[in-house]
Amino acid sequence: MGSAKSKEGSSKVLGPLEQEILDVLWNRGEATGKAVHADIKSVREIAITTVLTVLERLAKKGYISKSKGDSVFVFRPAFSKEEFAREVSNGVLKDIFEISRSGACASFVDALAETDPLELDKLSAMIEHKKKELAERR
Amino acid sequence: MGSAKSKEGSSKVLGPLEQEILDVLWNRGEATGKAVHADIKSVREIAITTVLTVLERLAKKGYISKSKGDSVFVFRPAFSKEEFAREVSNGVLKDIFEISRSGACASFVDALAETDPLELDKLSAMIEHKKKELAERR
DNA sequence: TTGACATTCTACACATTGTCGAATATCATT
DNA sequence: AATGATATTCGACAATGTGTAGAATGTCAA
Repeated sequence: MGSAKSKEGSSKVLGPLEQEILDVLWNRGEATGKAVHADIKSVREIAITTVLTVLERLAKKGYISKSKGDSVFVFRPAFSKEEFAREVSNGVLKDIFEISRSGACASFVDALAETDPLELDKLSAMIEHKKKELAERR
Repeated sequence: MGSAKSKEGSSKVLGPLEQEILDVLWNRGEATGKAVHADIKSVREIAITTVLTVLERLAKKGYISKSKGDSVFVFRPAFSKEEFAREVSNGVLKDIFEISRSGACASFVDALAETDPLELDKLSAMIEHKKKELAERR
C-alpha cells in the first residue's frame, strides 16, 4: 500500500547543464558568470547568456548564492557537494523507500560496490556507528 | 573532478499519476484499463482516456506489459516493486555518487535508520554478502 | 559621451506529463 | 447487415522544466 503522495513520483533534480555549472562552482569554490562560461566554453560552444540564465535559475532554486563581489556578481554553491548529495539522496530515497526498502538497499549496495568497493567498509562502519547512536538514545 | 557525463543530471523517473497507476497494478497484480480507472476514480475525478493514455505510455517505456486477455487488454507490471526500486535507485544513486559518495551514504544510513532501524542489520548483512561476492570474483 | 563589458529580459524550441474529446475499432444482438 | 455498447487509439492542448541565446538595458572608466 505504498502510495505516492509527494507531488513528484520519484524526484528529479537537475538538468545536465545545471549540474555542469554546479560542478564548476564546486571546483572553483566561487566564480563570476564569465569564469563559469570560460570553463564550459573550453569544452564546447555555448553563449554566456545561456550560462547566466542557468546560473540565475540555480540561484532562484536556492542551490547557489549570488552576491556582488568586486564590482561583479559572484556565484557560490549554497551547499557543499556532500550536503547537496545528502539533500538530494534524502528526497529520492524517501520516494524509493515508499516503493521498496529492500529493493533500494540492494541497489544501494550494488551501486556502491560497482563504484568503489572499498567504500563498502566505510558504509559498514557508518551502520555500526548509527546503531550505537540509536542504542544510546534509549 | 566529478563531472556529470550522463545525459541526466540526477535522473527523475515517474510522474505522480504514472506512479499511482503502477501502484494500482502492483496491488492488483494485473488489471484492465477499466479497473485501473475505477480504482483511481474512487478517489478523484479522472477520465478513463487519461488513464489509458498513461497506461499506454508506461507500456511504451517498458514499465508495464499490455496483452490481450479475455477479449480485453490487460496490463501487468513489468517489474516487481523490488526490481523497480532497484532499477530506479541504481540510476539515481549512480548520479548522486558522482557528486558525493560519502554524502549519499550518510543520507542513506540516516534515511534507513529513520524509516526502519531494524533494516540496518539487513543492510550490514547485504554488505558482507557483497564483499564475499566480490572476493570470489577475483 | 562613448565604448566595453555586465546583467537582465524576453523568447523560442523541445521533452514530459496530465488531461481529454473525437474518431475508430470490435462485438454481441437484433 | 445494421445498431448500440464498449474498448482502444489518435490527436491535441496546457503546464512545466530545461537548454539555448539575441536584444535591451545598465554601469563605469577613459
